[in-house]
Amino acid sequence: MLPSSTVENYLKALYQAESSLEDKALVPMGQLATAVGVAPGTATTMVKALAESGLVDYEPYVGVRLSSAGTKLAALVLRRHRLIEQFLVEVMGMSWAEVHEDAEQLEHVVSDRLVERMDAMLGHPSVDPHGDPIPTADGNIAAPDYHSLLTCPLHTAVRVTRVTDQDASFLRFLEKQHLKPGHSLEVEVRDSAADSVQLRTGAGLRITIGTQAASKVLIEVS
Amino acid sequence: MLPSSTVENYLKALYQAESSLEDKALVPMGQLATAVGVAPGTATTMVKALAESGLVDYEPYVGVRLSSAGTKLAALVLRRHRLIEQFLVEVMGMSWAEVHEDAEQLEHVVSDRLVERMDAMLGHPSVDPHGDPIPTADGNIAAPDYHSLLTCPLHTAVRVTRVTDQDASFLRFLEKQHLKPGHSLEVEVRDSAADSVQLRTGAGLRITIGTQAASKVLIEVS
DNA sequence: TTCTATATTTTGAGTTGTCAAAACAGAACT
DNA sequence: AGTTCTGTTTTGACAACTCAAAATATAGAA
Ligand SMILES: [Mn+2]
Ligand SMILES: [Mn+2]
Ligand SMILES: [Mn+2]
Ligand SMILES: [Mn+2]
Repeated sequence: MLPSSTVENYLKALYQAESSLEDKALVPMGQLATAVGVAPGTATTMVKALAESGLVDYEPYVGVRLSSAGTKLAALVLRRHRLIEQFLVEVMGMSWAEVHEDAEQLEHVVSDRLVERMDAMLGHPSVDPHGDPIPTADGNIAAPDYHSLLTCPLHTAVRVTRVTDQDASFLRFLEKQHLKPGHSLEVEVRDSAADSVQLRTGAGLRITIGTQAASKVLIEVS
Repeated sequence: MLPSSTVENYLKALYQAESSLEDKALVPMGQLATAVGVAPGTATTMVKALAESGLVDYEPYVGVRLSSAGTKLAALVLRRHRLIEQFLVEVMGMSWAEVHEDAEQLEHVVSDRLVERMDAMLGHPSVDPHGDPIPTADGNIAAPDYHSLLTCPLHTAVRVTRVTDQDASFLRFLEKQHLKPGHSLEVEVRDSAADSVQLRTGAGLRITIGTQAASKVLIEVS
């Protein structure tokens, strides 16, 4: 009846894969396998079991999509994950660069009691330390679409609101460059030939980063 | 290389079984099976695997004992369990009656980083909310031997220091009767025929409890 | 339309942890 | 000593999850 950690991880991976995909599209098996970190055949087997339990819709050779039951469950796992990250940073004083791995485990074992207490203690936060929105207890999530450092207007004050990569060394880099969510900056030059983006941080420093990195830093025009 | 939750639970159960047993004695298979909540044959299979990994010494038809490696590991699991309980009570404001179940799961997934942060935040506590001693990071544990309400002198002021039962309703009962660790009382009558112990709490109330219950409330003469 | 590259599924096998029930060992009674 | 009781081990089976490698489907190139 209650889903195992494994099932929760598959659902969460699907949820996140779907959100960076056109509506109604199916997630291809290979992508899911990669996201979960498992061989393709393993994902196929698992997905058939999930379909059996009514958590996903599965079209052989095409892909998978969460059912409404699956979506709800995935959102709750994501809620736990992000509340835990926020808790680890705000209450435990851990670095935003290192909380992801801890949350990845804790998300499967924290009780509802504990999660709701963390939520209350944090004042019902709407985003986690990386700016990722936290789903509500009934499974709803705010889905704003941001600009990134790749798509925002040039020479305009913008504020970092979200970082879509959990890699610790990337996060540490951003922190050192004052590019954590909340900080302001302007994009000065985009050079597609050089595959780079040049920007000036609030502290006045000029930094050049690659377009891959730039696309992972989401902003809001301020 | 790293022990699964299952292995950790077996080791912890052994550790606790050994501590309420004469030195050098082996824990019988049946007792371990009951403690872990598993069929006898399952325990046998598991214990053979643990012996293979050098975590226990196993004598067929006699019993099991933790090796020194196993003892160390078990102590660390117990350390995590008890620090988590203390954290949930002191920081999260949860009730001492309900933290055990949460800790039972969390003990297997919290990182060293997180445990050490909790420990620091709590001021390196020596006991958990039930008065159980917390092993140090290197696996040492204080092993004081207490009196219980069954063995302590009569008509003498004593203080509750430890409760050796995790049952939520029992803990709630003790709380309601002001018998949590720290509270004072006197034992007035022991009636072995009636299988009961009569006591007067610090608040002056007279309570009668069964000897089973009394044996689980450990005290210190104050 | 036939071939080919790529993604997906199937197959066969392995690991970990579990149970029920049969077989067995050791200790205690008669 | 022989029998009975109790606890332990063995056996055979199963569930969940995984992989490597063979088989197959689909779509795009020739
Ligand atoms: Mn996870
Ligand atoms: Mn996050
Ligand atoms: Mn446990
Ligand atoms: Mn405790």
